[in-house]
Amino acid sequence: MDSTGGTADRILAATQTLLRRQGYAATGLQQIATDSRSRVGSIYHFFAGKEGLADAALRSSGAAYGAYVMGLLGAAEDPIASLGGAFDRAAADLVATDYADACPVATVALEVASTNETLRQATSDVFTDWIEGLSTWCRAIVSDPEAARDLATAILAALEGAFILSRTRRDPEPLLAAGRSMTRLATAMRSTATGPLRPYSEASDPA
Amino acid sequence: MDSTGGTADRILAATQTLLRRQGYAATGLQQIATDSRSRVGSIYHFFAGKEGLADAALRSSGAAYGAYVMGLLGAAEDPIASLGGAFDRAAADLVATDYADACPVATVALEVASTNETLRQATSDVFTDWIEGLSTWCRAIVSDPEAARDLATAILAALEGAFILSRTRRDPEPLLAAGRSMTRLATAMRSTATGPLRPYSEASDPA
DNA sequence: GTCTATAATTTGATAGAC
DNA sequence: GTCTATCAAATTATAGAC
Repeated sequence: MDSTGGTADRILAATQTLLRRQGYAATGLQQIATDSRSRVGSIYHFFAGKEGLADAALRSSGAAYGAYVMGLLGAAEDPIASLGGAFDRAAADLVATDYADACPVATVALEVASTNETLRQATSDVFTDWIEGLSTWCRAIVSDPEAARDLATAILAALEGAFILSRTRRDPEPLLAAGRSMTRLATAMRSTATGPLRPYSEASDPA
Repeated sequence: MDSTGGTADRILAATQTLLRRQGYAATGLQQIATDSRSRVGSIYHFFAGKEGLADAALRSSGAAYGAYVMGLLGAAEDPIASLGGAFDRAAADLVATDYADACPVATVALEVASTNETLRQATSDVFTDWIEGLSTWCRAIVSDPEAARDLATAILAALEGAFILSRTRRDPEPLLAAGRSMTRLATAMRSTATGPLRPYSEASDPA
């Protein structure tokens, strides 16, 4: 009972929300202080400046969101049904927050990829962990490790890209369409040989 | 011969590069003036402030990038081969620019989706045009219009998401893996009935 | 640990000379 | 059309009283 409600926790939570919705450069320490009912001086008391605060916020929200998504993927018995449900849930979450809360790290990731090595590394670590977890999960659909990693990468990329389209157009359709397409892809990969790229019409069944 | 080399054109080009690489909030008018060998006063002479300049820059680079991608998709006779080639080319372009130049509107799109209605509308218009063009192109693979739109949305989402992953991790692999997956998906959708989502094992051939 | 005050810099934006 | 000067506000960051 020590990690809830404290000033540092409120600062971290407010930072996560602002970074998710408007990015790093557009978020000022004054806004973080106001939203967290604290002071700029308190931010410097608890964190190593704006960059250190953002680093901690990204890693923390990245871990939490990864756990949330992996939980959705284990919801149903059939993994492909869970996959479709996860995209549907992401669409519902987005609409429920008026298209504000999608991926907690993507906005900052694009902003800092070419300009801030510390934060680029933080977002990179988050994505690496997610792909790792997703790849393992995908092995329930395709046994080949390389094919599972390809599928995991495609699922994460489709989710992130659909978040961009749905937030920008204020329309859940891109997320729903991406979910349908990933379900189709997973189904096709499960029912066929899964080695390196090969036309399915020529695929031979190894079983 | 009137749209090249002028001060307004240099300002627009510099803005497009900076918005693509670091986003809207992180890009200052002073930096734009320096990079375009002009002055802040000149920016206000030619454009309607920072927002008006960004609006023009996004719409212009959006149209140019859309034309570039559609050109890649028409490169080979087989549309699916062209599709794979487009992702490969995107990966090569990204590496050649040291992971700086990916989608010219995505970074700003995520930044402004919840905070700037003018620029949200600009990025939304760009994405809408792209999906429109892609959907038409996808009808060469799947005849059903709704299925073609689903495929187009998935391709664009996978490209945008893979751009995030590749830029952040400084690794072309996510783009290449997304390309392989989209090729697989397109192949699966071409060789089968293309109505609303239905397991392929149960699909009946309408021809 | 909290809060105020402030330093040093940068931002978007404007006015006016040339 | 170009360029200089400048304004008001906001930025990150720090020092020090309480």
